[in-house]
Amino acid sequence: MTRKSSSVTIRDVARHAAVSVATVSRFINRTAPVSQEVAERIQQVMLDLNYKPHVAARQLATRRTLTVGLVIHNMHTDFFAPLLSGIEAVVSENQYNLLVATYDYKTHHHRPLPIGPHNTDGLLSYADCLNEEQLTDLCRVKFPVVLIHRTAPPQLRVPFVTVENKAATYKLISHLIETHGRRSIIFLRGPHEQEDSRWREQGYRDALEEHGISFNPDLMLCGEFNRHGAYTALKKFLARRHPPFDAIFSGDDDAAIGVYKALREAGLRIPEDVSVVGFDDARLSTFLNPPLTTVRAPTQLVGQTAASILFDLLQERTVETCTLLSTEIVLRRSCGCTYENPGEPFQDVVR
Amino acid sequence: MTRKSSSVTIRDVARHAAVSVATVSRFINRTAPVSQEVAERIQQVMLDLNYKPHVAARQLATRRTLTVGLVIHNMHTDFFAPLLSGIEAVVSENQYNLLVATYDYKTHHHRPLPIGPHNTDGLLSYADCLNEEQLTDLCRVKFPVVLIHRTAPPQLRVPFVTVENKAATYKLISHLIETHGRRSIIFLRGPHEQEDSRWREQGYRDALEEHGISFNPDLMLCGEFNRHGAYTALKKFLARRHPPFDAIFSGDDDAAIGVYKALREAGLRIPEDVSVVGFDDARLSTFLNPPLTTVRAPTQLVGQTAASILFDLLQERTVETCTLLSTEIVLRRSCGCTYENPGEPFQDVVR
DNA sequence: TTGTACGCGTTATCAC
DNA sequence: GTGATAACGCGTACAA
Repeated sequence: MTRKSSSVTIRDVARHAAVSVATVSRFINRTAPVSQEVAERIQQVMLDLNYKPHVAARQLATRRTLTVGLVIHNMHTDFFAPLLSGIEAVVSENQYNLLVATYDYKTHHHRPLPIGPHNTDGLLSYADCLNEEQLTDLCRVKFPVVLIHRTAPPQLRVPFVTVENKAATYKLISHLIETHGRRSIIFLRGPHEQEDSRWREQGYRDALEEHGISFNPDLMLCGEFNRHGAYTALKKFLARRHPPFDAIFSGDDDAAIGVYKALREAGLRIPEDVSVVGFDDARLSTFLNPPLTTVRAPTQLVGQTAASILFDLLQERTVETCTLLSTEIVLRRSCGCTYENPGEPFQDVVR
Repeated sequence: MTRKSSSVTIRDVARHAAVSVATVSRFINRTAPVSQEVAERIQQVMLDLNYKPHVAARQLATRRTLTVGLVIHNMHTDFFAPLLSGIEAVVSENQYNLLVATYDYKTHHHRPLPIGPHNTDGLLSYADCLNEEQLTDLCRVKFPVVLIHRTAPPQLRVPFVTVENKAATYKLISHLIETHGRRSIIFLRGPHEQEDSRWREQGYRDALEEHGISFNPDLMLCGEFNRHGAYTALKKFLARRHPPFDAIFSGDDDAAIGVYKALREAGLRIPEDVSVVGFDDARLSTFLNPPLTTVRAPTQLVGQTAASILFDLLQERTVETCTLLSTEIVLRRSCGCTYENPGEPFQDVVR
């Protein structure tokens, strides 16, 4: 077969340098010593010919792609940028490539994974993008995976990185109760598949119980962890016969935006009539009016950590299976707290 | 050489289906008709063996990666998420993979491009990540590139997608002058390498001139298109002997955040003492206090469009070299305009 | 419609 | 240190 090959190959380099391809390969990969003289000749020829090793050929021969992947639900959320930023930093530091794709087994269920052993050496998977079966399959072929914002199925032992949800929520709700005297606190939960939501619910329930407040299922709504879902859920709640309430834990910061809107439309003031608190400390939370009291989650660090663990896995180092990054409460105005300088949104009170 | 090969190959499929590898390949790629009966047999065997074509081998044989790349300065900006979201949608629709990398020729100058002909079929490049030399090199090897938020060097004819900066800025500044009577307007420009900044400056200058206001270089500061740069620049300005001013065009929305902070610290009220306007209409701009008057840039659409053009290029269709997406002014409170319902941040006045 | 055989560019094994 | 060459898995020209 005669194919036109515009590109210069290792063979060309070998010929011009008057050595064998094996020697050139050894020089390139530093996989065996090469005489000083030959090394210089090869180096020069590579420059002259502007030789670039062919990635695919290399992959075929070595069975390594030097690429890792990230699978995530969607990229609309404010969450995504800091997460990806943390991941990318580690990936490029390791001279690897990063493939990203949106995927959700619930909506893409019949489509194969866009990222996997066929095109990467390892995978970062956010929350519940992959189901247990898919994870099991990947584990079976010993494909390195690190989970983000979810724990691993117990039988699998795949490492995961997530943030402390329960204790922070407990503190947040306790603050509402103890400092601001709130006792009827709505919880806008996220999707039930998402672990964060379940942990936050647990923290919420624990705080209530600890303070002798009985859990009222009528105060639990589904906010879907986004502004539109939260708005809709709260609107409906307000429109029907509902129990009285004096605070809202919106589930996350994006949902808080919808909460603000619904409350305003109902003529309720924040925080005078209703305290509002969120979770994440997204970039915009400081700028909401009033500034949002929330929990600061180290999202960029989550990305960094997960990626680092993935590279440990790739180098077959032992890794921590469970990484729980700590969170802290950020008190702003929306819970009822006051600033010394109310005009200054950058000045947070962190606990 | 004997290599262990745990994976099942096209040869295995061929053997089990009692056909040749060529037939299997033809069936997989629909590159030539295959008899019904054989097709079913192959299909079944592929399922049984759980056969997955080896991507690298395929790439080596076809010289195509089925992957496109995105190169961008950094991922910290609010800009990034909608842009990437738009790109990813088109990429996955085309069954392609997406490689992302941060790169800037100014800081990475000696490093080779992380993304290029060696690992992708085409490239999206944001603003001035690549310099003219790099672009020229890519063009020489006929590598498909689409530029985002910058125009192409005239001799190159590489397609680009950007937004209308000048006319929108002109309208914005004119609005400040005509409606709010502002005449001493600070312009916080971005990096000079970035074209957006230069176009916005042009719109700013034109508006002044059109309204008989002479350009005052002392009112032009460098805000770097981010909150910290803007804050610092404005702080310095306020600290020194400076001409009076009654409005600030912050260059972009992120910079407006720094402007708000600096003005507050100086005891200046927005918009009573100083009108502030931005550019981009980032997600958080509605929620600033007061809500920010700005220019809405269709960032997600920019991403979509650029990616679509790249795929047109890949399919060797003719493409529009120059795509300029239209922008519109969003009047909120920070310029001095008033809402009918001031409590409602979702309700924008768009022109 | 199907099969044979070679080439894609590299790495790695073996012999020297 | 170095060279020859067999894999790696797939696509495809050519023959049948």
